Amino acid sequence: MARAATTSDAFNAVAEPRRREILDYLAQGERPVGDLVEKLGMEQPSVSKHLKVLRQVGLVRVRRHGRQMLYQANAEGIRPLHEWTKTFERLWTHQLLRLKERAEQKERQAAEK
Amino acid sequence: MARAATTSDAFNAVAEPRRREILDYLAQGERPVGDLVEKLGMEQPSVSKHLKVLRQVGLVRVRRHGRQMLYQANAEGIRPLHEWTKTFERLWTHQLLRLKERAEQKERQAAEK
DNA sequence: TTGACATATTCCTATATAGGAATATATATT
DNA sequence: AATATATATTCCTATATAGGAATATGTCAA
Repeated sequence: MARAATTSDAFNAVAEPRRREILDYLAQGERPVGDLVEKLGMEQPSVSKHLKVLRQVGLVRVRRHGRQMLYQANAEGIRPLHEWTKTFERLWTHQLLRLKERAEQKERQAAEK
Repeated sequence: MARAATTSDAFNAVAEPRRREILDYLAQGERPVGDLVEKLGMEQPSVSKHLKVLRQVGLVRVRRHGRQMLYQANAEGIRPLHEWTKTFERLWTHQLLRLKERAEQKERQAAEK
């Protein structure tokens, strides 16, 4: 079996750095494709293709305005990712605490000498 | 160009559902490979391969214990993901608020009739 | 209608899997 | 030393890109 399609879910879609850049930019608000092309310095077909993937997984919404297509980020789509990563929050705070404790212990031992 | 390697960063590594399952299980604490194989119902070579990817991006740590290899999640590696998704938090709360407002407005209009 | 502008789609190719099967490596036990 | 146990690696293949180049589609303006 090959890797899952980039369109299979938000996790796969967002694995591509360019698509994260696009979402970052669209976090500012609704923008036409041309803006993305200019500000992000990508080729226009490339932007359109990435936007298509993002649309298929529900990470952006579109509407037509004259001959422009206005895209906006649909933050709701990122939420599952946020929720998943959140479940590890307690782990990293705990693991950092332990690291700090070990460092302090070493310091104390050095002082005793 | 093809898709970026699964080992290029945490985003790519975590795009694979099986690897998320492995991390979820390892969130409970240090576990040998055999436990993962049994509890997650995956083939042993498959688990080993996924663990290798997770190791290469720093999402798990290993140590040998007799003939077992004990793996543990390194939550710190998930943090960048959490931080990135967090930047959209204000967006989805805001977008949900607007949705709610529109729903209430419609309700009011219906009541006026 | 014709042309200009904005965006989308198609075609092409090098590359990277994920999983199954088979096998290799490392360590413990007897 | 021989065997069992635990895990890792190799080989194979179908599949899915991402980007570049070229082209198609849709819409406005004169």
